[in-house]
Amino acid sequence: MTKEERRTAILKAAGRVFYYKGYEGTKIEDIAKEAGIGKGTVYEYFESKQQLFEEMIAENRRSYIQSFLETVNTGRTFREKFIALAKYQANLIHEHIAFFENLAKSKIMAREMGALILEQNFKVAEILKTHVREAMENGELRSDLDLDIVSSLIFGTINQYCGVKVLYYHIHPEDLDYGKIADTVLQGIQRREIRGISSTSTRTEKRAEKFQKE
Amino acid sequence: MTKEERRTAILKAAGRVFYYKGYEGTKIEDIAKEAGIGKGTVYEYFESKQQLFEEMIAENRRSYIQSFLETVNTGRTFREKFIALAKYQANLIHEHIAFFENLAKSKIMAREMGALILEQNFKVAEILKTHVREAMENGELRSDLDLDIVSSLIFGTINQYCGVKVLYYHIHPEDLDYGKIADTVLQGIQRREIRGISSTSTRTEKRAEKFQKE
Amino acid sequence: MTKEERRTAILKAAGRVFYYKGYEGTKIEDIAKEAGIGKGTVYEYFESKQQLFEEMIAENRRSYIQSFLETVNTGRTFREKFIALAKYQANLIHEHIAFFENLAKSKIMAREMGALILEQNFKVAEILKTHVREAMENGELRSDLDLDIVSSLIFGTINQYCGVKVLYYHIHPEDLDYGKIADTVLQGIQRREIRGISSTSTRTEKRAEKFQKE
Amino acid sequence: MTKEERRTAILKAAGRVFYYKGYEGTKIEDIAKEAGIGKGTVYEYFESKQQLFEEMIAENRRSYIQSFLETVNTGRTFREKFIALAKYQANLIHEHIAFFENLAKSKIMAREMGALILEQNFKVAEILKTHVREAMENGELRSDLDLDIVSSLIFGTINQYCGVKVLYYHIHPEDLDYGKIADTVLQGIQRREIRGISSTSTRTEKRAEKFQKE
DNA sequence: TATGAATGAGATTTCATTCAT
DNA sequence: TATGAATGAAATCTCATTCAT
Repeated sequence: MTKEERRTAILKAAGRVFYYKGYEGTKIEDIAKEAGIGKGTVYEYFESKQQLFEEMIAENRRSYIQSFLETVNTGRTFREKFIALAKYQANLIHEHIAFFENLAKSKIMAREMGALILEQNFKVAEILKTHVREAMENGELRSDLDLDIVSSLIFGTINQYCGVKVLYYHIHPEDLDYGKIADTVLQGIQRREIRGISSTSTRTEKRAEKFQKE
Repeated sequence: MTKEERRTAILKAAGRVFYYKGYEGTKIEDIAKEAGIGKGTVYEYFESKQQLFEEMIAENRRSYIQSFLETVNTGRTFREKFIALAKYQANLIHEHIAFFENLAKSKIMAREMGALILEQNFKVAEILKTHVREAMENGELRSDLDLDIVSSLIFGTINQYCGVKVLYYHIHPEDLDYGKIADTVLQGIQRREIRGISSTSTRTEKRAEKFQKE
Repeated sequence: MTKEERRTAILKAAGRVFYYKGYEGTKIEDIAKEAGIGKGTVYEYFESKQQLFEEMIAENRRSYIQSFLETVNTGRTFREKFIALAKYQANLIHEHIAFFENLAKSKIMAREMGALILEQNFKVAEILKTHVREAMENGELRSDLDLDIVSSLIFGTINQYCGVKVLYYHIHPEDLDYGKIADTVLQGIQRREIRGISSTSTRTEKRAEKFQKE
Repeated sequence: MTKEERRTAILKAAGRVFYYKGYEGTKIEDIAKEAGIGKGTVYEYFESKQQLFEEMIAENRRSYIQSFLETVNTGRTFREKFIALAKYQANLIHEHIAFFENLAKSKIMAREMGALILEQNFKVAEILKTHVREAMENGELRSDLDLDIVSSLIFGTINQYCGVKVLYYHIHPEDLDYGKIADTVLQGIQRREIRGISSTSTRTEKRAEKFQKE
């Protein structure tokens, strides 16, 4: 095992342990054991617990963003991108279900990883925006909408829905109907016939109302 | 100050400190100082750090769920409920911005509060579902949609959007256009004219494609 | 309840608690509860935990020595005194059996009371000596023996025997055959016929040997 | 120093400190200092103060019982065994005089060691009984006596006498007349000529009385 | 006088870091 | 280079004592 390989091995072990126990709840010895090495050896590769944690976070972030980019690029149409993204998120949650369950059930264990996730949400939202803009420009999405609202609608729905389904109802990612989620998001949830009744602000809505009266 | 008042004061101080420093990062002495009392006094009211933490979490949860219920009940139509909820969430995030910023910026300090938030998301989603069902029944919302998808769409969008805007762009909750968010969610984001182009599965979509080719 | 009565009540409560929990294992609050009063009240009657402990020890000692004196004086002959003493010790152990059992089984609880007992042994031995001397002088006991050995023989045998029987075999003090103990101690344990064989030092023994040979 | 040696060193240091200060009066730091190591090191070898204490007690007990067995086996005749045992006990007390003095003088410090000693008394009495039985069978001791009374007579006398002499009068173990103690125990303390006067129960005694009247 | 809430010194225990091997 | 025994600073928790009521 080269120096670089060992370093990576420690980083991965650290990821796994910090993940479940949080920063303060993790002992250097836990990480060493997880990596199958001696406690002192960790200090040959990282200056301190904090430095190890930070590098682990950075590494994790890089790799998540990378995966996200690859995932979203596999789709040709926007709907395909949406579905690819939803599948990816659902699988991600599923893979880390034990961690999320702890997190969701508010167990005592600390979770800097929660912070990591929050931050990734925002980074990812930025990436998503470029794809949304593109879809608006090429006519796949309504171009009169707010870019940020649309991005939030997409990413927020995916996270909330996949989170509830995979974490709470223990549904397997393969059993989710991604097409249905995509349709609901894309077409809206308001009853067609009474569309606009509750709203009084937009032109389209007013037209709709008028149309219904006729 | 009665025993009950002091207990509540400690609980609140504990909330503030755990909030910013996480479970393991918080010293009992910090909480005592925050409450303006001696270290030993904390132990007159709570058996251990862990018990104090758990009671603080429970208290916090109770009060959040309560507020949420009150908020959602202020709306008459579903659109009003949506807007009330979005405003509430935006204000909540705004009030706790310092905490969220720490969380979002992935500082080292542990955040069991992240777990609290995640869990509340799920509880709240359950409450939301009853209102969505009602709106479907009284014709405000499309009744052919999946209840869970719709609930996730609403709550996920609100959280993601308000989170990004308030935390990242530091926009004040009062400056957000809640009507616009509501409209986007309710009407969908897909361009009317080309609705379904990317999809190949539904009948309507196929019809739409056909129409465009003509 | 007068001041003096309350003081005595605290002292007795302290005796009971120190007895089972040792000095350091006892909390002032335990004593207050045992006495049915508030914690602060203890400090109205005693300056400190240590002072309370010392006064309790002193009180205890006075009353034990007093009982011992009364007991040993009830006997007319030395044999009667021996039996009275043995009965008294057996009953004493029986009354405090829970304490002795903890002590004997080497439970973790501290026992300054062990020290108290040890000291009382020595005080009592001194008292015993005056009665032994008297018995030697009036011809009840052999006058050629060492006063200290005889006293130790009496008190040591009683304590060891009653201790083993009452504490270990749970025999009730009334079921012990005190006459037999007295006889064994008074007459010796050596086989008459071979008396002295193992000894080569005293004149009497040599005479005895000679006598037996004849 | 191997791990095992260090463990033993800590155990011995713990013995010395607990010995003088009792369980609750002993600080882990005291033990660490006594062993010439750091406080934390103690916890590398023992899980808690309580576990350390228990293991020390167990070790102590094992080694005392072992010494006792070896001692009592050095004697050929019963008298020799008695004397060996008395010497051993006197020396034991002498070696630990500082501890016993604290104990005997009822200083405030706790003494779980008192419990240890009490328990050892009982264990040792059991061992002693096998030797007493043997001596009864081979004719060295009167076979009509109660085994328990005889054992108690022997061990009780030795402990009481050696305790008083070594602890209270500070007599050196070598200056004690063990032969005299043995003789007193073996031959009894009652005056030959008036043997039985105070007793009215046994046949021999009645005969003796009769003889004297003549 | 009686109380018990409040206190903080001091105990046990943990664990990041060092360093001799 | 790899190790894990040793360390001590710092955490949690206890409880004798004080003091306002």
